[in-house]
Amino acid sequence: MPYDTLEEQPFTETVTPAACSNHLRAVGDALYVIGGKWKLRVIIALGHGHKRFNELQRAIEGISARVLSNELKELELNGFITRTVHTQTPVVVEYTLTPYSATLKNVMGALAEWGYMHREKIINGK
Amino acid sequence: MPYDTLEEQPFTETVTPAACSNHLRAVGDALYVIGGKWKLRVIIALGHGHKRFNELQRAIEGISARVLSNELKELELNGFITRTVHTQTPVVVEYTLTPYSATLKNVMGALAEWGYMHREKIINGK
DNA sequence: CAGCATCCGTTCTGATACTG
DNA sequence: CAGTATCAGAACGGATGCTG
Repeated sequence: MPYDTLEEQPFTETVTPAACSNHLRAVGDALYVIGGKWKLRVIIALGHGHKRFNELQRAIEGISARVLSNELKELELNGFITRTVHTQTPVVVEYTLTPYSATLKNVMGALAEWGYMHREKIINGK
Repeated sequence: MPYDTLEEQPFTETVTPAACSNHLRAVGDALYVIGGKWKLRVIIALGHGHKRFNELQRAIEGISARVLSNELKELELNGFITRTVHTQTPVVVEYTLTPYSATLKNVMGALAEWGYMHREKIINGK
């Protein structure tokens, strides 16, 4: 459980088998929940003020209604977003991020930073 | 390009559309390269001293030879690992991490930390 | 040992159409 | 608007067998 020490030795052979197993499982857990093509994109779009279904679909390039629907369901199940029905006829539904989604801040930051760096590296001829 | 400012405002609506687009693309790039079920697991296993093909397959629970083969190829293409053939008859092949793989340290750390926290939350009855 | 080729069932995805 | 239903094609993934 000394996850605070992982930063110091993530790629060494000095960690114990137990720590390795924990590390593996933790990363696996994280990727299971927020991995995939769309999860984080949906969260980012929601964070940038898009709240309605069709609005989200327009904001997230390339996602289909069916896939967006599924992603929203899973995100709700995992406690990242809240689905609120505001009226009837016409139905207005809003999706909003929960406070729990803020716990992804470091993950998002690290991914964005690395992705940006990686793109620079690829563009500049490796 | 001010990725260093993202930590301060990852979920606000105050970011510009351009920054939003960059952010989305960067995260997408990152997930494209290191996302999926196995990529980071293979890297972690390599970091913990496993170098040979069958050794890796044993270390990474549940991966098949075909999938491991594909993952290793992609990781090599992306510059994370090096494939070295040491002898002939019998063939001995070693995979090792490149220095570039160390750039994933923050990403791994963030994912592991979050995954650990998330599991705790789930176990403790949400 | 270190893989690749093949078969084959499951899953994922997109496109289209339809409902309340 | 906010989705769901359906279908067909693509992609994934495991099991097996084979090679050098």
